Amino acid sequence: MTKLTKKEMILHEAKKMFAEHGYAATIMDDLAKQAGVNKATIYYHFKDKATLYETLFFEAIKRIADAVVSRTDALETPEEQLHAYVTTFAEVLDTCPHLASILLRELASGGNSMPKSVLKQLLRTTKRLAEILEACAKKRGTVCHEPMVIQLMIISTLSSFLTTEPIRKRVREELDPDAPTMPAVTLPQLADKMTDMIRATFTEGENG
Amino acid sequence: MTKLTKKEMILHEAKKMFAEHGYAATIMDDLAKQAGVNKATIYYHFKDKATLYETLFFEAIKRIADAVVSRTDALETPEEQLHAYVTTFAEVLDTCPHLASILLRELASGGNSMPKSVLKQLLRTTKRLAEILEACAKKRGTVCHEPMVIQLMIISTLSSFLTTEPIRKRVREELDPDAPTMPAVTLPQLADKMTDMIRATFTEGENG
Amino acid sequence: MTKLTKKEMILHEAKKMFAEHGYAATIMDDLAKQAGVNKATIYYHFKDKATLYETLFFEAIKRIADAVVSRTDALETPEEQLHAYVTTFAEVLDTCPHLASILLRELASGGNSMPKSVLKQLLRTTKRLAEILEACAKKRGTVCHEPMVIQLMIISTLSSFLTTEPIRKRVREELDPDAPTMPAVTLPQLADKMTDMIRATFTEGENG
Amino acid sequence: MTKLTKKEMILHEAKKMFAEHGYAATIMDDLAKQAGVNKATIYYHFKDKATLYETLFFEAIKRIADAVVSRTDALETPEEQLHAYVTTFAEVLDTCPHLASILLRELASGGNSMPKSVLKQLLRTTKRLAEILEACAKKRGTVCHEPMVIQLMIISTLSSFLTTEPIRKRVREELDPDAPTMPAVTLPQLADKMTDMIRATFTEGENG
DNA sequence: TATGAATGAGAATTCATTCAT
DNA sequence: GATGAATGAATTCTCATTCAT
Repeated sequence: MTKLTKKEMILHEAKKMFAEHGYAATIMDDLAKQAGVNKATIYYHFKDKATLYETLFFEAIKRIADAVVSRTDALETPEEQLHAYVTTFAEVLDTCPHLASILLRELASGGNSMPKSVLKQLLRTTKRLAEILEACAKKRGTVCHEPMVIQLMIISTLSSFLTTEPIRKRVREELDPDAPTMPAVTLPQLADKMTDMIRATFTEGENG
Repeated sequence: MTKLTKKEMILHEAKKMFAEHGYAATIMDDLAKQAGVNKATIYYHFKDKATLYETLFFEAIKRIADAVVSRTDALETPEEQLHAYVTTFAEVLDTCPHLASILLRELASGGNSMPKSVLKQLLRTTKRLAEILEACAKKRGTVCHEPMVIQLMIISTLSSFLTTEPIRKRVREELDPDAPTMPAVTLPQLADKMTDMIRATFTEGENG
Repeated sequence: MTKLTKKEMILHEAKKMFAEHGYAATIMDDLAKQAGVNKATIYYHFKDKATLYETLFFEAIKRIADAVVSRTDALETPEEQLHAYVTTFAEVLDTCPHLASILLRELASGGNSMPKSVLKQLLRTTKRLAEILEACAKKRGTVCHEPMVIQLMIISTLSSFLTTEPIRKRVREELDPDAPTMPAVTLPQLADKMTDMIRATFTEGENG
Repeated sequence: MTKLTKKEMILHEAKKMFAEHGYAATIMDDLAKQAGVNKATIYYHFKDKATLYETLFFEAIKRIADAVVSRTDALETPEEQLHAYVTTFAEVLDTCPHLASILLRELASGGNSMPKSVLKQLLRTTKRLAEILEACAKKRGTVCHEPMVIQLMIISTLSSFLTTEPIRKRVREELDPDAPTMPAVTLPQLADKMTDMIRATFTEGENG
């Protein structure tokens, strides 16, 4: 890889640290050290901690929103679109490993601290999903109540899957230490499974 | 309600604040103010911030674990047990509104900061769920890979449902301001839906 | 003297430092050191640097305003009142040695940074002086244009007299090193002189 | 006006900022922004902040000293000289609007921070005034104690008159909002008045 | 049981200044 | 002559915690 500029180094390390410790527990001093720059350099490039966080968060969420919208746009049937939606979400999250943590933390605080700009991007995906689900539902003569809840399930499940991978591994082994370790589910498998589950929602159960 | 003791006031407000802001962003000074006590009083009752957090967290998670284990124990078929598992989880989370936030944050940091005592309680529920799912699977001649992923889905979905209820409401109205507001899904409905989805996993799709 | 509390020590040293270096050049760290307290102790007692400054400034200016108003109130003729006005101003300034510096600095910045509360107190004295001067003028059939300018002269002259006493002494000796050092004018003498000068304004020259 | 060079722009804005905020509170970053140059450009033209300040200050004070000395030299009677002294001071101050503020601030700190070079120039005017006053006094058979105090009065009054003109205007209107606004005293009128006052000192009152 | 006062160790941010280009 | 990037040394303010009462 080509050498990163100091600004890029800061962004890179900041992602990791915000993801690992959360906003409040990320310390600018440590960030500077990690990024190999002087503390003041961070402030030369970014107004303040909050701005740095927002910049990062926005950039990542926009990447997801762009990918999700463009990929689903290219497909015909709502079922395919749904699959693409979940899969794309999963793939991009997998690429931005910090984003999953950040999203979960934002969910934890009810999105209160989510910058407007970020929320806007997130709503782009929500709308897209709502359209897809509505199309799915119409096809089968049912309706989709609250696509936001479906989205919540997708985001929170995929995200927590990613953030907890290390412990799951450890616990998997500890839970059943003598038996051969269970084969781990992979992210794409999970995405497929979730797609199926959501689809099933429209046919099987109308008790919800 | 009867008047709370100072210690109870502290616990009560601490729950709210840890949930709303997370551990690092919860400030003892603010907590004292909210609880209407002197800062030193907190330290009279609790060793330190970490202990206070752990006390709270443990208490809540134990309540869940106890409820989940005892309620599922009382039922016969694994399908009923699964339903009870999800429903009980939902109910207790609904009663401890702060717990959902805290769990999501722990998921975000991969559970690294989770106290041992808390992890132990959580694993009680994981084991219970693993047993239930295995029974379900055996009945249909399939297997259940990684019950932890299922648990993750349950916890993260129910939790984020609870933490985001206020914004979902707002967005629901903003997304479709002219149409009559969609009927909101309730927590019990969501629990039922999720039970169905998980059950469906064992019959429908064997691509996971 | 009885031992001062830490809060009093902070106030005491802050007065000196703000006077000597001005607001911006007064460093909280140094203040803490001077006052013999921990830095955080300052913030325990005062919200921030600005508040500390304002507290101090207000307290001092109120003392002047109270003294000036009450002392002049007790006198009959406007000439006596004028004398009391100048003299009282001088006396209180002499007692609050830091106030002179602070006032001059505020004059320097055109009073822009003067807190509202302080300005209010200062205007009490302005009004008092305006009344006195008007009475003086009426008696002689003249008018007093801009009592504020007179007040400016009083404040700035008395203040700079106090703040420059040390250098004046040095320069006096250096200017005329062989002759016996000139007898220094004292503050009361200056106050008397200024009273005379202002009185003379109303009789002698109507070219202003 | 012809376009200013970057160096001139820096000097121009620096005057304004040092006057408005004082030395310590004038920030090089802001100065660069105001002057429309890069921060490093300031350091290309001036050694450092202190040097920039001194350059400015010296230039202005020298202008005053030169003007005062040469104008008073051209006159015969000490009374005329005194008038010229005050008037010239007033005129030059009026031309260098920032100088008044800076002088007041130096008075505030007792001249401690005044650069040697500046002090020298200032003393040239002090000596001149001392000579004039001595001549005045001799003529009437009296003596003049401490010409420095007279100079202090002149400098501080004229300076604060200039720096506070904007607020005085505002307050004048607020103090007596219904009556027709008092006619404002002008700087030349004030200079005349002060000359009279000082002259009166030698004849009228020997209580000083 | 409870608290006002105090503090050590940080943590965010600022600022004059320098340097490579 | 001029500047974008970078920094060391502050500087303001915060926060968990303790202590005397």
